[in-house]
Amino acid sequence: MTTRLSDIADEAGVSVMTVSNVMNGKRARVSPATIEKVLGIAARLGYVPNIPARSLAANSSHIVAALVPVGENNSLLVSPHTVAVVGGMETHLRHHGYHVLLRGIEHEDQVAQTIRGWSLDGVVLVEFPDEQIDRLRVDTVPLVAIDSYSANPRTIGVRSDDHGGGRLAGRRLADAGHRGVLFAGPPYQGMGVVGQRWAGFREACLEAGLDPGGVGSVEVLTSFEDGRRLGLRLRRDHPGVTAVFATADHLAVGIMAGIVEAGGSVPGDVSVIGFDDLDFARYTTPGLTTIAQNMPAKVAEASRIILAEIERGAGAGDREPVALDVHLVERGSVGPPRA
Amino acid sequence: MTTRLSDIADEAGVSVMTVSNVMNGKRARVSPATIEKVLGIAARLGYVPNIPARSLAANSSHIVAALVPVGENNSLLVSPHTVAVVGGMETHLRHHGYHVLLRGIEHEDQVAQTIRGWSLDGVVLVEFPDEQIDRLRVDTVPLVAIDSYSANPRTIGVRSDDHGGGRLAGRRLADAGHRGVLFAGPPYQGMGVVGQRWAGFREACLEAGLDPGGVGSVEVLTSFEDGRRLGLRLRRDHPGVTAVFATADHLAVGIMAGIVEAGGSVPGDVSVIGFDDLDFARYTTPGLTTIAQNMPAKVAEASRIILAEIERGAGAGDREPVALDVHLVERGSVGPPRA
DNA sequence: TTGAAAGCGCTAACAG
DNA sequence: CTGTTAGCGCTTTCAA
Repeated sequence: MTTRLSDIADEAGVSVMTVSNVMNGKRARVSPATIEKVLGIAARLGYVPNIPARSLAANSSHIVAALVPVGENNSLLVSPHTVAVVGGMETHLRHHGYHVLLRGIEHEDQVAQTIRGWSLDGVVLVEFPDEQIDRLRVDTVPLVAIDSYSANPRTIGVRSDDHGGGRLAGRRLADAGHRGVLFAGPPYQGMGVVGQRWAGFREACLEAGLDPGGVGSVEVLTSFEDGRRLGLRLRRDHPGVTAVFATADHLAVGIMAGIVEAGGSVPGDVSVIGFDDLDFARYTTPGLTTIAQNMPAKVAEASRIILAEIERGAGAGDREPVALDVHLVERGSVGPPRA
Repeated sequence: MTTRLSDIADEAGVSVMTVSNVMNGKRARVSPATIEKVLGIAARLGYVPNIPARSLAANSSHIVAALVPVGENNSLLVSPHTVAVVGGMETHLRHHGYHVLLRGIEHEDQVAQTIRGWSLDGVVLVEFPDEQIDRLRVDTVPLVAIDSYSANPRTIGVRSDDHGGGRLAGRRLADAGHRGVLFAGPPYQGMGVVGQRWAGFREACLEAGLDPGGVGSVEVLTSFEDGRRLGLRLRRDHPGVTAVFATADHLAVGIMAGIVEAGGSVPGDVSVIGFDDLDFARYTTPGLTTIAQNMPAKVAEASRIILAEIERGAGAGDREPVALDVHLVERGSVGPPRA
């Protein structure tokens, strides 16, 4: 039924190993004539390598798993971010002969279990909180952690320049003349993505001469609905605020909607600036001014690192975390404060 | 290093087979005492089954692949749809002990190759054009095709009630009093998703008494930018049109933007209705009135079918295609035509 | 209820 | 340049 290496070997009159070597590109070890013959037969017979057999024998699977934490019965790939990362990496990895296993992680231990059980060659951690990454103890395969600031030496962080992005946003609002600004982001611990953005934002505002009391922050979950609720009560709860920096476009757009719903206008009464530059940032009225992440670069970088680490074995290397540049995209949701 | 079945067998003083049977839930064949002992040792040793070995021996992998066609160097998971399907199925399948391999397909042949090479247990086809599904010849594993109307008996289609959705849209516009309406969707062949929506839309419009000449259609790619361009030239190219039905929210939102940019208003000058009910449909001003798909149901149904087919072997079964209900979500982009 | 033998298809390591 | 020998860890089949 299925063509095996031995079928090709029989027909070519060579050993299975020779065929194996040819199929795996170890052609330095085989004569050109043999290579050509083997390749011809393989093509004619429609040979397709058996991945499990290869994985078992070589103790390496050519699989890179994209691991995403799941709580409750949540579905995966909820954030457009995660989607871009997973989809983009599949493309890169496929071009290099690797495959992507998509897996939701319910409990930390499953990370190590999955690596062993599948003989994984590499792992990409997406949306993992830093505290969880800190606890990971895996030293057999390269681990790339997207958007992580964990100090775990076993992992390599790939993220945007969140601190710089925060600065860009702070500077923009300060330059526009705002003196009462608000940072809106999810609850966080330590100096992760959110902490970095807040630190950069605050720093730039203060540098620009804002009064520390004029730079506030509020905790909101990253969703349109939670943003909307904040927008609705903004004038009441934060009377001095004339501009808001949200850590995510979803949130920013919700805040805009809430402000308008409460009878205010953007940017007339309140300016809003987001982070990410997702598709829909241009769908709103006015368009959302936001800090754009370079997702293609992020994905390319993550793929490059994973592949490089796999090649050189999960050992030493430039295990330097990577930070991708961000930039400001002007669309219309930021203006001067009302006089 | 790694715990194997034989390690457990040695320690328990039983054979490897007994341990294997215990671990696979074939417990009818083993005495309760043995089961308990084996389970205890397995837990203590931190046993993790080796997936490649199991796949090789059993010629079945417990893997379901999500296959997505890719053109050029496009990235996967571009549409929010695909994302919902893949992410949702991973959750369902994981709860039943199956895994998801995400794979971009560059050439049709890779479908069959992937199935053989991985000993896949099932396949989900996402975003595949019907013509390509028609040509697929695979009879070893269950194939679920999302949004497919292919007649290929080897595949099981799971989709929304596209014809009914088209009807809903047509009825809504006709009821509002529109007499010159336009269907905007991507180029298509046969009666696939787009064809169904168009047929339903046209049917409902004519039933409501519209003149056949008043029900036009135009080909536009499914993107914000192409929609915007259509919106910009709408008044010039389609002077009699007072309402547009777009086959996708992305497109609909772009059309709205183009209309406004050209100096018109929605729904004052032109009404717009979309399809999908994606998140951002509520972010626009006015919100987008659209036909909502029941994505959770679609995903659940697809998963259920795949699992059922795997259980019963890729043979007979209720290979009936499934169509999920849709409904109209009113938001504000549809109103009466200008008098 | 349990076990022994055989092999899934492939590759590592070494020998020639 | 090519082949031989041994398995990888698990399940299938059949026997006890």
